[in-house]
Amino acid sequence: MPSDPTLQLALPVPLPQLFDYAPPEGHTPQSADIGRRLRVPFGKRELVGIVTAIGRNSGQQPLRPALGFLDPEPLLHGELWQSLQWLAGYLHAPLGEVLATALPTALRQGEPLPDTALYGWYLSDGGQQALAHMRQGRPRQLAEYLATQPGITERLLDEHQPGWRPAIRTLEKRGQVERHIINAPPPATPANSCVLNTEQRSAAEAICKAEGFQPFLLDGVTGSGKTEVYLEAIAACLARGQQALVLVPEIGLTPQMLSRFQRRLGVEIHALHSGLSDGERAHVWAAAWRGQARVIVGTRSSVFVPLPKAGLIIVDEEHDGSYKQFDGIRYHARDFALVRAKALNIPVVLGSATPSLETLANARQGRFERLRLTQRAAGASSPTVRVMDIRKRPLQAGLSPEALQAIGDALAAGGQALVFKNRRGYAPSLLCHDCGWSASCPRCSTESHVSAMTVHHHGRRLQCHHCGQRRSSPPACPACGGLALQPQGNGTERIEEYLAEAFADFPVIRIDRSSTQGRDALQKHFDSLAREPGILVGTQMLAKGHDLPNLTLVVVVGIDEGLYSADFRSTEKLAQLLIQVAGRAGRASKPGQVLLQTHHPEHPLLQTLIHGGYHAFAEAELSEREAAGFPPFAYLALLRAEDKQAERPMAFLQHARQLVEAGLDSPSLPFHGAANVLGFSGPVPAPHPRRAGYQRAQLLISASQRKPLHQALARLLPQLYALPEARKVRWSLDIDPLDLH
DNA sequence: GATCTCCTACTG
DNA sequence: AGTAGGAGATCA
Repeated sequence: MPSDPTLQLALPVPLPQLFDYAPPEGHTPQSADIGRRLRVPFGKRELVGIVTAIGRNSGQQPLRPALGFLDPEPLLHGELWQSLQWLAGYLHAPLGEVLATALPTALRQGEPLPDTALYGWYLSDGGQQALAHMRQGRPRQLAEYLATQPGITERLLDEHQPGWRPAIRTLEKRGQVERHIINAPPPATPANSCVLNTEQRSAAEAICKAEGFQPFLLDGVTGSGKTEVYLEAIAACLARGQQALVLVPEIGLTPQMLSRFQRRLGVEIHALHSGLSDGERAHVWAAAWRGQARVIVGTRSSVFVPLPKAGLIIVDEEHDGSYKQFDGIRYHARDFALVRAKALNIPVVLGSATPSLETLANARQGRFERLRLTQRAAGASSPTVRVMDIRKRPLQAGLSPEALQAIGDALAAGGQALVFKNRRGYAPSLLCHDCGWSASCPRCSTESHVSAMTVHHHGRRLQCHHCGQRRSSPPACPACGGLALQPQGNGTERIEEYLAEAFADFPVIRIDRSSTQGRDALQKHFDSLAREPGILVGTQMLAKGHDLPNLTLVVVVGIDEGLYSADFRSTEKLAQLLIQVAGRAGRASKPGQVLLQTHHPEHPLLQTLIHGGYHAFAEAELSEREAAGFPPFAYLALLRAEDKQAERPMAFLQHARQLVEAGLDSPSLPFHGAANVLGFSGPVPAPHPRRAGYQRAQLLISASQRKPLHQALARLLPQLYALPEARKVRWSLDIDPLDLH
């Protein structure tokens, strides 16, 4: 009996294997099916999978037949298909899960690829004749508009005739309008090239001249005009008829930024961000897939858009932590952008005022070409930085008299002040002054580890920042019944409360995750202040690139926790945060001032940062990382596990460690002496050992070379999946973890 | 005794 | 992940 051809599929399930199906009725599998979506029965449900290969049924058991293809041609092919397969291998994650993460939700769930043709509306002959006798109302008004603008596109109707859709339905039912595909996109009218200074010009020229794969580090101080360089390079890319992909941090994608791109480049800017519906995301993806979307600007997951005419990839604020996904498939969009640029053979620009140490190390080794912007645009000078020793100083809501004085001075001079405190809520904890009881989260605390609940809503509520649990504050101490409950320490809410009272004549606006939810909330906050004197209080949300031309003073409060944090990346993050916040001050003509409150004025991090700037810090930190054997001089993989049964995670990870070690002893290894190259730390209870009732532990595996680490993991993973415990414990593998929490 | 919850096995 | 079947806990 001849063996029947089969289809091998990657399915969106957290299982490491691929699944074989008989082809749908009447279809003969062929290699052109690879990359197509296929609907299949799976257990008792239906799933959408992607064909990965054509096979032959070995004949043992009959395969279930697939239900049918969703697309006439492969959705995934060429470079993106290759790169995604590489990513699954690199992350040691099931291909089906990687593909499910990469595809927009609508397409993953089996929706058809959206129609991205450009449609225009016309009055029909009947409509022309009827126009004169139409009743007054919206349909008539729209018909009159169409008479003057025949063939106007739906996008322009959205812009100029909001709410046009019901009216057009009415006209369509009467046969008075017609819809036709417009072939040529509307003429592009790019603004004149912006005026670039010498540094910007030579950076832009270097990018434009690059042929094939070339990574650049655009290393420009805050306010040096990196965006102008991007725009110049994108314009050149468009002129060659190619597509550009721009990745931005979650918070950086503002309507202002998009309209600036639109004005300068003269083509539609396709934005991808969390505010879009599933349908809108799929539409942008489809437009990119067809090569119609010329400029795509988006957050992390945009790194997965197809780019059939790729010309350039830009990763703005490349050091930003939001490029790394923290659950599910833990990819790093910046790193994957580099992989794609290499596969696409195009230049890629990583921009930052505070580049990550990984990127600096790459630049130092000559793997990335470094382009420097050292001058602030528009003649703005760098802010002066003053370290304020607050030991033994009286503080009001955490603010020293000098800081309050400086805020008063800035307001009196008509400027704005920003108070940065990296702590949300009213106060970090609630303490009973009579007996010492403090509020802790019952789901996240253990005998040896207390997870404090943060005070919110001016003392009325408690919230666990770890698991998100909320409750109202107890009226009296649950331990002693006393009424001496006191919020301890200061969060942004309490600072806001104090400043609003102390500077009652000025607006005080708080910007943090609690006060600023939703797409445009941040911009609305900034708009409400405009250029008037006032105070902004907030967390790291304030650190990122918004232009606040009237901001003259930045006060940094409470960085001391960060100075002595245990995580190897915390000093890097703190340095980046300080430089970025300080960079908010004095952007335009007014000189800026930065006040840094600390109990540790002599701390080497602060001293290096103030006297040598970010790059002096980075050099020092790179030496320390090298000495300590941490990235970028080592490669890490973190295996995490959690379970309600307290002992299971440690036991599972112990088992995993034994499996890796046993593999290293095997004499059949391609790679010799691996035991000396791999290092283990753990398994140990996680820094926050309990979260929402789950006990957590982790095992860190490190290596001085990438290859032996990945070879060891490639051997480990099939064995891990095969462990009976692996089904019981929740576990995940984090390749290149950003922090060890 | 019926319903709910947790645990476990399995998907081609 | 989602689904289903089985064992033990919970309810009136």
